[in-house]
Amino acid sequence: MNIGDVAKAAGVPAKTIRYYEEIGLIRPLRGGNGYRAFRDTDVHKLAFLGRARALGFPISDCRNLLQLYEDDSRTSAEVKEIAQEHLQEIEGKIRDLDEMRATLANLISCCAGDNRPDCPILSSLAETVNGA
Amino acid sequence: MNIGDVAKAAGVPAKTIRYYEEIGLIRPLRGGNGYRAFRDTDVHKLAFLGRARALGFPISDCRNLLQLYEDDSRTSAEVKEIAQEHLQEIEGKIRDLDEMRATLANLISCCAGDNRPDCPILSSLAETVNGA
DNA sequence: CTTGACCTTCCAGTTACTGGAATCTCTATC
DNA sequence: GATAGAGATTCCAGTAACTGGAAGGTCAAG
Repeated sequence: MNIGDVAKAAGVPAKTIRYYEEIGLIRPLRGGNGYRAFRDTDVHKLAFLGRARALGFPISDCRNLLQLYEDDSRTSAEVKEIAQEHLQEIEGKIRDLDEMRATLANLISCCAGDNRPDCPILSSLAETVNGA
Repeated sequence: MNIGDVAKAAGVPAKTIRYYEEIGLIRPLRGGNGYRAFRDTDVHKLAFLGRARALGFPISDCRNLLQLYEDDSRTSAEVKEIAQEHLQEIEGKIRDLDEMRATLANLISCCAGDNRPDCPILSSLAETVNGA
């Protein structure tokens, strides 16, 4: 299978597949013409990676997950730990974003959005530390 | 004022201040010794930038906000529009993360996390497209 | 034998910094 | 005046995970 077909099959762009090879996530064979020759296992791996990335796992986690996936002597505890840490990362990001969202929404609701220059959004950003 | 003091005053790391100068967000003066000489307006701008960044505004938005801030003939509508677009960005990110969080939390809750290799997290990632 | 689709590699750009090396300047102290 | 330490300078490289594009090789069809 050539890279274009694999890209379709696994749902991962060809560019990204080349990149994944470059960083050692996959090792497709090569044909005599220099083209990458993907086996089914490569395609599976790429689909696996695509799903892991879609869940937001960083590449380093993907690498570990892939390794565990291929290791018969893994324990589900190892996998779960990676997932839990990632979940915490995500929850942290959500918290941060949620705080931004709240502040921002508040500022926006206070802003007339008209022709005048007075703007609570800018005032808030410019906020002199009060004592000064 | 030297960069170290400004960093403390504005709450922005010296490295970042240099970077902001490099990309033209600020233009501090220079003393005869080659040191940057920051005026109060520079410090204000940096604090402004720090707050805008803390709200997640990308640098491009910060540049525009700063420009509007310094423009007496601005309208609050212009500011509000930038903020609203950014708010939508944030809300989109929250949605994405929330979906990841839900999926991930679900998988985690299904995983025993014990010594056995069977793991619904890996199974889900490896999910063969069923017809195959 | 040419055309067009597909493949290859390599380089650069993205975002917003951050770390570190090599070097200069300032201030205080002996 | 010499020296030490803090703080300043520039410049280069690295981060995460691709993505775009150029220059060129390969393959199948007509």
